[in-house]
Amino acid sequence: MERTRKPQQERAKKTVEAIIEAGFMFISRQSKETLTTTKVADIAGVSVGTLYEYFGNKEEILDAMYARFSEDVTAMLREVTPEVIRKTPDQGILHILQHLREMLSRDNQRYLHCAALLSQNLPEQHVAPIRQVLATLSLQYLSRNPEYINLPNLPVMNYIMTHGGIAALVHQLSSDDPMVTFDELSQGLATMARHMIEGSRRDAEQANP
Amino acid sequence: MERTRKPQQERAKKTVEAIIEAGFMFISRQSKETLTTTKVADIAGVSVGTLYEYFGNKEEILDAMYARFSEDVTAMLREVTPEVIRKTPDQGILHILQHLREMLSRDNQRYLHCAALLSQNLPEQHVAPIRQVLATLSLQYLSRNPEYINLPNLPVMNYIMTHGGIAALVHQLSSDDPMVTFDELSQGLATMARHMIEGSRRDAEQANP
DNA sequence: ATGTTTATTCGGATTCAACTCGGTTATGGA
DNA sequence: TCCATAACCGAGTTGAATCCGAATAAACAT
Repeated sequence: MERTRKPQQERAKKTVEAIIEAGFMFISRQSKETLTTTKVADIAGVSVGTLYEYFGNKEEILDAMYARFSEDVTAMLREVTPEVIRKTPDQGILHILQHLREMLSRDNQRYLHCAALLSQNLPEQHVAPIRQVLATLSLQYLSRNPEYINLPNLPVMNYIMTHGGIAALVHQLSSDDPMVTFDELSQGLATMARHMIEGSRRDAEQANP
Repeated sequence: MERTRKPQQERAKKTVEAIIEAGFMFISRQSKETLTTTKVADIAGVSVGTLYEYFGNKEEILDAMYARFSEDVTAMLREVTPEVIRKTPDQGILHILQHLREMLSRDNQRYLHCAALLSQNLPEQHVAPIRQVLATLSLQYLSRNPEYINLPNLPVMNYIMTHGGIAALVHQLSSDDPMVTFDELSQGLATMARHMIEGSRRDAEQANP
């Protein structure tokens, strides 16, 4: 027997939506630490009791926000996949990053305003689906561009690119005074991928002339 | 007027030490969420009141733990710097990573047992000094190996390597079922650095024959 | 229409962990 | 030995998270 319920009627869905929305509003002005269920309920225009009908505890509100973000990223990735797999690796990466920036700027830059929260607290549980979709994208890419399949180190390179790339991006986006611009970083990641691929190829040729 | 005091007598230093130690003990068995000041005080063998003499709030206990970790990493980096700058970039990276693993295994693997905490919660404030020392190390490296100075993209490459590398490592270390081994990842990071340097060189020669 | 059931909302009451504070004990030096 | 100060203690206070029983609204059957 669940202690929280799923919204069934239209107004209940609006309520849940308002609560998540209130969460984003609050976080964009204040921090995770100063967030209280009462304040979120107030902003959402509902009572605490109502809030607890749909969210078992405070964390679940944040979880819903993280999930929303994660879904938006994965949706974007799935959407651009067909175009990306037609490009060179570095151009594909640039393509993804341009769409990412566009996505982060939607809704009056909602996500960018919450960058501190998302970069410092996004739990692995919600990052995992993003990695998953990136892995799928890589596979599709290889399937359409088999010339890259034989590269040695491919799994490790992939691992570093996805984990490291996400981290570098997130850090750039949430920094007040970034050491590099988003464009420089995008370009750098794309260039890095190109060099890694070319380098691996050379290594392979060296070993197997 | 501070609300917390600095330990002056020997026994007070022992107390502070015991509290931080208790924090690590607790986290290695449970999580940040289930940690309470009372439980930490109990484990440390002191009363809550005493705990609050030296730590203004619960977060400060965790902060002390993060700081301890950060200091251990930076100390290690400073220690290996002289040897690292005598090696090739990829060998230097491997050297650092071997020492890192050794450091993480000290004290009965204290840090590895707290990997989830350190990887998910280590605040930027405590990562920054590590990046700082890495930046210094890079500068010293370049100073001793000026042949790398003219590489285009050096700042961005450095940014990606430090931010991305740290993230990939931390993820690997805290994962129950890592997709790659620590050694593979070390090797991958070293190889990646080599390819990026060689690739940048080629690009530069291409543009400026 | 009207009664009935179920969904939704409400906000005061409860709980529990963070934090406080006045009192006690230990230390170090005059 | 005595005093000032450091350290320690743990019951008591506070406030935010969470609960729950009553009130209201929608859905739906008759």
